[in-house]
Amino acid sequence: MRKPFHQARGPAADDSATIRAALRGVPPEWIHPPDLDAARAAQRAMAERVIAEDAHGPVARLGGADTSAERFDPEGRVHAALVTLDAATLAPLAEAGATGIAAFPYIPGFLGFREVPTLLAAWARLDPRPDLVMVDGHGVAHPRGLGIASHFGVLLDVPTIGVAKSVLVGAPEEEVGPAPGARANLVWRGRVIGVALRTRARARPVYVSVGHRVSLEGAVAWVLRACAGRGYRLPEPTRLAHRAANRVRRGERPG
DNA sequence: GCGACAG
DNA sequence: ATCTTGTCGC
Repeated sequence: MRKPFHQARGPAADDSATIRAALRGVPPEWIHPPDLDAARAAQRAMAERVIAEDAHGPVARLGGADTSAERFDPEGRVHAALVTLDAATLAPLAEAGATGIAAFPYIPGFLGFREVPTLLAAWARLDPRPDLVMVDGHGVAHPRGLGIASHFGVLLDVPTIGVAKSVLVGAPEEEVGPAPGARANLVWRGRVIGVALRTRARARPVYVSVGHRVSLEGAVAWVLRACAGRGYRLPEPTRLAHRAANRVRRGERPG
């Protein structure tokens, strides 16, 4: 019996060492702010570090990140999953999961502080790691320019793209055409903060935005590539991460 | 003050 | 996010 693909495992102690190393120089309050005011300040500081250009190397592997949670969980657990795919074939190469206790409830605009800590734990266990990660949620299409995709990307200084299923702030400046690939700018306060993108006919558009170290055009191109030849609304990395996170929650995967 | 509000 | 199977339609 062999595993369909590699899955890293190891003691929790190794994970925290790996995470600490990856987060060298990152202020603790960027991950665990004491209150919402500190969280807002952290977001503004991190937003200044976002690089909205294609400042990344060759992308041989694509990643997906998502979390899952129980409806009524007294423990407040968050189950995270990271997946790595071959960028050319979209075939899965690796996956890793982690379970943590949410320090925050879900508050629109502060999703990162709820989910990022557990995503970091999963990242520590992922091997091989991707060159570019699609995160379930917004990037800079956020009130302070730091949605979860940018949050995760800036902390690790890893290229990320935000792929959200609904709008947080702003609105498409026009209706999105019916054909896959059709798009409309997502505008907020007179600024283009993302793109509403039709990835599948007869399905609502997804909202793509810069996460970190990628341009908006690059982000849109990657999302379209990751949807090519599938018949799904969500790009393959996001889809697989979503399924993996559910398996973690159901105890079918380490977490 | 009134709505809107990623997952 | 999650509760939930099959079913109708393109």
